[in-house]
Amino acid sequence: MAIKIFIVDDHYMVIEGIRSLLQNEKGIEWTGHATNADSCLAFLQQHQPDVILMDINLPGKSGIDLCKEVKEKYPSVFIIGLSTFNQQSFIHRMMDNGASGYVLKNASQEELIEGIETVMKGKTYLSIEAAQSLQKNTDGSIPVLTRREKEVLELIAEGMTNNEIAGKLFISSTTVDTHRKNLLAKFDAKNTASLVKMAMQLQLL
Amino acid sequence: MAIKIFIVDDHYMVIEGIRSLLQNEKGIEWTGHATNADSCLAFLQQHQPDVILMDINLPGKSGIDLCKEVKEKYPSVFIIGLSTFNQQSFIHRMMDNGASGYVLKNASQEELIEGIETVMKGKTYLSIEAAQSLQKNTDGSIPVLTRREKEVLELIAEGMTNNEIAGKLFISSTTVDTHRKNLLAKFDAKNTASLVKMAMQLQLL
DNA sequence: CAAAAAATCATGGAAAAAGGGGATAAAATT
DNA sequence: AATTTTATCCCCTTTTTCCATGATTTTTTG
Repeated sequence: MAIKIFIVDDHYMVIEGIRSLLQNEKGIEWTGHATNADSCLAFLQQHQPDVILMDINLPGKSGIDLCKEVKEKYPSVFIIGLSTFNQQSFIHRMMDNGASGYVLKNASQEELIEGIETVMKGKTYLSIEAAQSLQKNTDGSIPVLTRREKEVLELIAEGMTNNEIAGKLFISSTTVDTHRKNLLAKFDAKNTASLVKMAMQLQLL
Repeated sequence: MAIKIFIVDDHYMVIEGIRSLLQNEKGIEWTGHATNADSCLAFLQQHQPDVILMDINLPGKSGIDLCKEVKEKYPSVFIIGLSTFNQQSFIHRMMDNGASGYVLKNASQEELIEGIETVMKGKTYLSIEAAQSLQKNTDGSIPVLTRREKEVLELIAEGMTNNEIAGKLFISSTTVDTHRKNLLAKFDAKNTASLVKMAMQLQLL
């Protein structure tokens, strides 16, 4: 029986590209596509694809969050992360949220098909560049932030001082300072400047 | 005579997507593709496409730089910027460097063809979202930094203090402080945190 | 429910940045 | 040749961040 494929990507050209790459492939059946998280979830209420190719950069809810949600509701579906970036942080978060593989958008037809077939066997598939990226950067670990820390981090990046943040969040400025210190420690950053840079690089802002 | 199209994009799926969108289109002739700046320039030595669809995010030399180079050497070719982002800064810099249009990768087939035909007439084409983005953000202007300011900005983002930067650049820390103040003024930033954030958003870091 | 994690608050001191003034010399531009 | 920009340097004050250390309460989780 053919493997049922579904795509979630907000870029029409990528959807067309994948369709074009897979259309003449025996053993693979195109079941449709979605351009955002909501229509993906709506589709899944009616259909059951075997493999979902999921862009990690979606408008609104990110692919990383969508991945988690889909795996919770439909544990049997295999998800392959899809992205232009081979940054460790993305790959890590996607795999942490239940993805079975990760393919870069500059992957060849062969790679893509190999990826689909591999995850269908229950194995993990990373495209060559992604795997290399993971190996290279040993510290692929990205800091886990609490809800409050994220709020504070965002306001810091906005240029607000401890006092201003305190006023906005209705807490004491010393508390804000504590959060700030914890953020610096978690990121192993020397000061706010490098903190903001790191957070931006990890797409946390 | 058919419009000769050439694509520069490092993502195979996007190339396939565009090819798929244009292949049955009368009046449009696909002349080939490149996945980086060098092979694009090599191709242009032998062939003369009418329109180049150019990704702004290329490995090595960016599309923004490539655009400038191509327009200097072959002023008659029309270039359409291609990207997933509709950030004003990208659009601005692409148009500044001689591009005739800007199309987002989530554009439809109609939009893409309309774009190609519009720029062939010597007009400018921006896809809807890109145009909106330009209108919204009136301050699409990105700060022009001097060589020294860029150096200082980078070191600030690395987490270095004025003193450390002074040591590294062999200048006085008061000079570094002056550059820092000028950077804050140019970006209209309240402090280094927001400075770094803005610089990252504008891809200046 | 007990343990762990998160969020809250505090004090005091040292270091750095922000904000306000100026000033001079070299380089680039007109 | 004259003007503008860039890079360099300085002082002073206030604000903010950074660091060390500690503690209580709420929330989450095993």
